[in-house]
Amino acid sequence: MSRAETPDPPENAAPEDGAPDDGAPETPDRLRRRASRLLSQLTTQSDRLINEGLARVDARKWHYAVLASLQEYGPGSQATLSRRSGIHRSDMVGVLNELAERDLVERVPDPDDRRRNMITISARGRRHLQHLDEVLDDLHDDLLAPLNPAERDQFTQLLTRLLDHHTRTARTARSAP
Amino acid sequence: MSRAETPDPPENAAPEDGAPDDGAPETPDRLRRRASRLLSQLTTQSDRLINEGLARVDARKWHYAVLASLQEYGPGSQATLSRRSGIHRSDMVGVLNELAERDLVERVPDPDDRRRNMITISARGRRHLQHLDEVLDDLHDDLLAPLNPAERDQFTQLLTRLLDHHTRTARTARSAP
DNA sequence: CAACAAACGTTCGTCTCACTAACGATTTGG
DNA sequence: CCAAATCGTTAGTGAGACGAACGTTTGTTG
Repeated sequence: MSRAETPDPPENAAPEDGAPDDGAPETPDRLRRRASRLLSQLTTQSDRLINEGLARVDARKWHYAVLASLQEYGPGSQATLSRRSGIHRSDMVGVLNELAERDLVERVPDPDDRRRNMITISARGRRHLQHLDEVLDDLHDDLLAPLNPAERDQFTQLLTRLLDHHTRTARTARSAP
Repeated sequence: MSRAETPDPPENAAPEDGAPDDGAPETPDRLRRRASRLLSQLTTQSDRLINEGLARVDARKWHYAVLASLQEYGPGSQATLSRRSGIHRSDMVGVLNELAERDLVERVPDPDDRRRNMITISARGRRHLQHLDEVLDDLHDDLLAPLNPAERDQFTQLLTRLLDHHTRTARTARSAP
């Protein structure tokens, strides 16, 4: 095999046989630099952190999303909540089951439109939401620990801009054709 | 708690019946602001973008990770590649099957340690990796489209700092106890 | 008014991702 | 020499995001 093309023998010097690579995982730069990879890796960590934190108070991300939507915009049908919270409507069923089990929301058939269920947040739900807000504040403090307040703002703003851009282009791409 | 039991009737005025919420999904602020949510939503978009782009050239994220590791640090066992690329060793099997099917890597038993397979990148694999790099450059251009070069640097640097922090604390948390 | 289209809640299934558990084979260290 | 660790592999779990299809109900239109 005359390695005519790209004749790079790995210049980063593979650890050969002696001492392989204990301790320092040595991830290639091109990998580490990719924003997509950074995003998914960090999101994995973030999700783990948030999920574990919420599990300690018998909650999930979705619970917070739904309760917050209810608190801010008032009661709504499951489809409405689905749109507001970004939870797929086929997953909303289970979430509302869990919330109803815990008496955090009430689900009653809408008399005006018998296809719908009207979902209402309960007093207990409001208290729980308040608690979740505190828990999430703490968790985000851990999540963003290495950043000072200004950097945290920068970070969330950059994230917001990127997300807005992509949700818009995704929306127009799927409704137009 | 001075405000007895948060008896807030939704002040944001739910759209009631007239015009529900067409067009503008109206996600509550507390939800939209949470960095964890921004991260997971953006990662969903990012993953979709990258996966679709790579699928067009018959590739996956993992392919790139493994090929890049091989190119930069030379051949290695599956376990070594697993540590370098961050792919779980039980998932590495399938990835290497796919790469070997496409003749992008060679997998031969290591005579010095008959537990291991030595994985080597092929000439075809090097060409493919080069192509993938271009494809990924373009895809990241889409991903980071709303940001100017300086902001892109800021963004990846913030991500890197956060990820480093959490991978370190995670590593020490699991090896120490 | 009849007929068709759309929305709603629900169930089921798919795909990806990260990860755990266990196995047989092999190598290493005390 | 024997126990412990490593390696590759298979199988399975639990999120998360999503699509397809259903029966029910509402709306729209000819």
